[in-house]
Amino acid sequence: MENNLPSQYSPKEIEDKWYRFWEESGFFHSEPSSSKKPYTIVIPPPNVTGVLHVGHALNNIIQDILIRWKRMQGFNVLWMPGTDHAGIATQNVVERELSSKNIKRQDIGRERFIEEVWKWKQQYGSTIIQQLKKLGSSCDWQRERFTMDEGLSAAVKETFVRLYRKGLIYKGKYMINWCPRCRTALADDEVEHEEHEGHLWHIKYSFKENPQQHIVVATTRPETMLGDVAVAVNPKDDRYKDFIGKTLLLPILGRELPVVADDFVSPSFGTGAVKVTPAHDPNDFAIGMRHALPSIVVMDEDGTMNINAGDYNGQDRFECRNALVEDLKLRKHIDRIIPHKHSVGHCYRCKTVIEPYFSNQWFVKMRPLADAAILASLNKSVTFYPERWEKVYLSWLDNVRDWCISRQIWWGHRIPAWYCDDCGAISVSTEDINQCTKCNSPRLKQDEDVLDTWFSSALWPFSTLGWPKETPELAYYYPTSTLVTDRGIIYFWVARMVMMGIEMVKQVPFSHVYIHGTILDEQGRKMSKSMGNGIDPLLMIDRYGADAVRFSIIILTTEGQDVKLSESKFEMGRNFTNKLWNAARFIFMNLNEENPEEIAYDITTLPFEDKWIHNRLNTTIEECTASLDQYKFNDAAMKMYDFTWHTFCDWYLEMVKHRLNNANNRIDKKNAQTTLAIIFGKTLHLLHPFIPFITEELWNNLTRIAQHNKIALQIGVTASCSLVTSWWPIFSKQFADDTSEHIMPVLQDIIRAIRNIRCKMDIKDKQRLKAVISYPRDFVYDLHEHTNLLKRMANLEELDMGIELQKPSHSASEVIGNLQVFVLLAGILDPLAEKDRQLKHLKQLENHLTIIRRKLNNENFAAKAPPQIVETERKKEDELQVQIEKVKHILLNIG
RNA sequence: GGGCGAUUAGCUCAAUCGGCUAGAGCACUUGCCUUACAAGCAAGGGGUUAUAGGUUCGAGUCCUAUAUCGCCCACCA
Repeated sequence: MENNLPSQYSPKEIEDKWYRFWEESGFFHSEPSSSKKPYTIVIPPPNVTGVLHVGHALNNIIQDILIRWKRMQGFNVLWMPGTDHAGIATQNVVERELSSKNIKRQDIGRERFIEEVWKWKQQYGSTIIQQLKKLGSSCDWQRERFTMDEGLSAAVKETFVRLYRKGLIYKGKYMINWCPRCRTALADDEVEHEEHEGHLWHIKYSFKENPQQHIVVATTRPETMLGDVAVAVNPKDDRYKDFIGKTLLLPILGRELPVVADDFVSPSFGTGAVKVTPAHDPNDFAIGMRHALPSIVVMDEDGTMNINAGDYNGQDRFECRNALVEDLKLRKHIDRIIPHKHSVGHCYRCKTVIEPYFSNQWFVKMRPLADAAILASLNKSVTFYPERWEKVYLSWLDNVRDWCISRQIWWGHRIPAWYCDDCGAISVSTEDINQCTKCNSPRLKQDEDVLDTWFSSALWPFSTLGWPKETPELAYYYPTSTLVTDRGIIYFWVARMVMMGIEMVKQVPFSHVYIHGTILDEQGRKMSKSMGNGIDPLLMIDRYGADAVRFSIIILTTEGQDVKLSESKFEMGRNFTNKLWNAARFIFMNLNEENPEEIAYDITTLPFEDKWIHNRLNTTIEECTASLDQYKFNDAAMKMYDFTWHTFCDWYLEMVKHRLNNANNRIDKKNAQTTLAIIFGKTLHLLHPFIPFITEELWNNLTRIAQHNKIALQIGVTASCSLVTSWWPIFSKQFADDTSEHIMPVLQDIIRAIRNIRCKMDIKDKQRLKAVISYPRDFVYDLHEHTNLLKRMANLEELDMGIELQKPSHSASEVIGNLQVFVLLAGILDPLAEKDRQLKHLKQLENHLTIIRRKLNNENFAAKAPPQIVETERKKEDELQVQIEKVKHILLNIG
């Protein structure tokens, strides 16, 4: 049988080969079935414009681990994939592309523009899907959906109409957030507030009757003064009491402004006098309403000043600000300018400064929906991991305001509402209509606006399963199991899915929400395109392999904590996959037989080290499964790493080498081979959800080689051709072995001690030594049967052991618990080095004893601590005393 | 202004219900290309758990305050 694996693992061909095989075999595809339990995850749909970044990578690695693990556990697993049409983002991309050809979207009109967007989607929309495949994501690609496809569009219309009829969607004129660049309204949470070093301009407004006298108002946005209709002061403010009802003149424009009294104004901020611009500020709008003031719009939708701005007509809002301030200075209207830090809202898509804008928009009435979502969390229908995010979710829902859902862009779900030219009624319908539902007039116009992208995202867990149709998929997979996402979209997405799921399907969309951390750069900063501090996961996959990328990221990610990432971190995963690869090379090489024979394998009669490794793996399986159950992915990964590398490779492989080379004992050799194959096979199963490619490759090699050499790989289970559809290892009592669990660590300590002496005495590894082990009369285990193992692992030519043996002359010694190990070093013993070692050990022991005695000498300790703890401390004290005596005795002999 | 998280070895992070001498990976020291692996092997060194108090028999872990960093929320011009 061939074993021509190279000594370094190269992932490239292997990854592509297996991914193709998995997909072609239909392993990722799921159909509703009555016999198996479902486990379902809906992917957070990436934007069609998206390119895979490390954040996506982390998000999808976690989902894939859960999905692969549950699939192996026997669930009928569905990972529902798809992409989001990302209204503004996608429209921006296509607009930019057109503008490079000197075309504006207005030039070609709505219909043709949307055609262009679809064309763009055909061409580039699957980029991120291809990249997710590179990572190994085992989504059911046959079910891939898109938020703008027919079925999902139907779900959007159905939802809109139902909410409208229930009075939960309404249209009205309100102050909203306006992005002058995107020329659309935005929801409150689509505005990013940023601390900004601005100014507080103090401007003098003179009285009409007495131009010598003035009131100073303070503003951060002087350009809006062109729309001023009043000046407000607090009615209790003595400074201004007498001026209430008087008239001021707006500088430059000369407009007459009444001085009004309003409780909103805080006397302690600024000058205590506020200019009132109802058309351009939400607070001023409220003041305007209270005092029946007019509203003067001075700015257009694109942020340029309009005709009401007088000479500034046509200027950009910031250009106007500068010019206006200069003019005010010239006319001596500026009282003073002070630096002022304040937060400024920016568009979350294009970073343009947001304008408060008064306009007619569609809203979702949130209170009733939010209350249901709050209840779902309080009664644990939806549980957050880590649980602290529940508070974040709840506090948003507690304070939620109505959601502005209309967007003045073209790419998206057009609002299914029609206006009648004759009777003015609004008709709302899931189907396109050509008659007014009230007066039957055919003179109808559909609303020009589209819905917020998050409106369709909110329906994702059920719209992808066929809702509003009552499909078998919806019945079987809904509600889904776990949602895996980033804390950044708890409001945007998670809360809204819960609300819509409850309202539309009458069931929460998922029972668990796992919120993972954010990946940061080496210095703890967010990764961003503009900073150029991002790490490209595809480049990392290219350099280190997808498995290494997956494993490295997962082992760094503790539950919900942010991760500082740098390229060097991937070496860890690469080294691990390489280690696994080389362990496989060794195993495969040693399973080969020219004339393989079948020999029965019985765990109860196996050698000590075989029982030990079975037991260790058994425990590891139990612990890893428990960690995964609690979403502690890094914990599971670390345990697997430790078992694979430091238990299996470092110790077990070294222990069995001689058996594999011993042709004289056929049965023992076969047992060693079989144990190797079984343990390695199970380890590959355990690791598969984390590192799917290399494990699949090695498993396939292993099954082939094992079959050829007549080695039974499973005990009581049938082998599978692929790990994807194979079984998840389970803890089994038949592998438990207390004896080896206790003795092996003792043997390892002895071996380490001898190696340590070797090292400290500068003795070559190759030189074989003589050693003696002395143990007390009451020592419970018989070490004699491990003589050969000890001799091989410590490279000894002779090993004697017995009860209370004397220290041989010219020997180095080591106290290990209640045993003593002596290494005979006639002629090579360095007494100074030996004394050094013993003194160091003595100091350690004494320090430890001090700590123990401090506890035991405390009366309250014995009185109040649990008896077992007191007991163990007592035992430790005794043991330490004995050990210290022994070390002291040794030191005395050295002199 | 409010809320949340973090602060542990030189670096990046663990540590279950408060209980074993606080553990890994990287880096470091010493010796090894030993027939799976130098992306490796063997043996080591390295800690006042941010600071100050408190609760407790016992605190990295619980409480209070302080400091520093980060994130989120908030209409005071």
